[in-house]
Amino acid sequence: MNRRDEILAAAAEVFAQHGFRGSTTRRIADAAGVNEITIFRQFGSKEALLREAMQHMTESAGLAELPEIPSDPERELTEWSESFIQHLRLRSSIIRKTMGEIEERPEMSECASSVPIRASNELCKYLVALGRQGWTSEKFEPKTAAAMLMGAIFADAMGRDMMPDVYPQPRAKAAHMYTVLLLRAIGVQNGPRRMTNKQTKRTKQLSA
Amino acid sequence: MNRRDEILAAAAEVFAQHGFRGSTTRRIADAAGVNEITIFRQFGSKEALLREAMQHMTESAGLAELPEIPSDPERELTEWSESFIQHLRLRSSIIRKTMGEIEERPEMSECASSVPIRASNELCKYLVALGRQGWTSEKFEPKTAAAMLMGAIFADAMGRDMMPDVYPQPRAKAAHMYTVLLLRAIGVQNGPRRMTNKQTKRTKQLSA
DNA sequence: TGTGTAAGTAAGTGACTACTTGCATTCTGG
DNA sequence: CCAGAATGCAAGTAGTCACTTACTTACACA
Repeated sequence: MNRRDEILAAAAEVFAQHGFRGSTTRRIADAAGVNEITIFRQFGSKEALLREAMQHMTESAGLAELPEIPSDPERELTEWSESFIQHLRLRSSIIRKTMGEIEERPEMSECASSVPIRASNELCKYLVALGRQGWTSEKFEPKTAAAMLMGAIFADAMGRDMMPDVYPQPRAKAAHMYTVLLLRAIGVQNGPRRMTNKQTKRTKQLSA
Repeated sequence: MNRRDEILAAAAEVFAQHGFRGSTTRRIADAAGVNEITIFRQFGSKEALLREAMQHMTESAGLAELPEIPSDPERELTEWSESFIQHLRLRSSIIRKTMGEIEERPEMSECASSVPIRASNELCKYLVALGRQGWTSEKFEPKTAAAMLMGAIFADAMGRDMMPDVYPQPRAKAAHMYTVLLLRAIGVQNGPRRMTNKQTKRTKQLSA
């Protein structure tokens, strides 16, 4: 169904620019190069179309993975952060619109929240592994640390266009800078540092 | 002008719930207990009304201040963070709506960005002072650190309602937890610790 | 008492919106 | 070559939206 996917893509694009109320069937049809009627025949209603477009988007969202066992925290976490911030930046318009619709269309927002929830779990698991493997010298709550890194990345991706002076330069290194700060906060030293595999919980590794 | 302020307040409330397109003059008039016509006579157009309501809001936003010279970083920063997160939480609906309108109504969004810009400058200045006074043991970029703390707070305020499991518990201590993490990231030790007033740049204060 | 001002009532205008109906056209698979 | 499905076109429906016009009411102040 080529036509169907074209309409879904056009709907997502129009929604990203104009939100739900601004996504008129006329605009979506024009953007898809399709007669307005085709939309109603294919999807029944504007709401059904946008719901399907939303699900289609979130399902096709590929997130970077973090290794089960950390071997180079700074490199691994930086790569993950960069892929995450890129993901958010590419979708910043649609995310902002979706967040604005929480009160009026909670189903759509719920569907969109699955991505950050998965990302948070992935990151949390990695941070716990870091602690268990003795990489960290500070006691920390994984959920708080994860929320902090993801929050910084999220705010950067959402707000940099509007307030460029507030965020660190250059934008391409922002994710790395947040990552380094977080690693310091939980007491992980720079660079890959192979340790004894013995799981010494919270080994005090007072620098080298 | 009592009537005028009532209408402005009602407009802000309706906008927070329904966004620009959803804020019909009918709805605003009903919310204000006023005839629809009065709105047009007072403000000329729906757009002018909402613009004025927006400015009215941002002007009346009082932000907590940070001391010029830090004396108890954890306490001072925690208080600031808590006041900031409370400010954002009280306005989360209207902020989400405003963010969703950036593409279509950039003037309104620009006006809203003044608050976080001021907050960021304030925080940055404090972090620089921390470094200059020798509270920190790590080299760090103030802007990055500020963006990280504010980002975490912002994301918490915007997203906790939708994804409560992602953010640290209890919500009342979240701001404090982010603050502690940030202080660790820049190498500030716990508790108030009076130092020589001599401005030793980046004094290595390897614990007590 | 008279006058100006802010507010209300009633009715309507033109544009847009989601969605429908009826019919013609094109394309596809057997 | 032909049935059936997908698509397009023209027209229309009922509703909403921002905004206007014309007129009335209430009240402050001099």
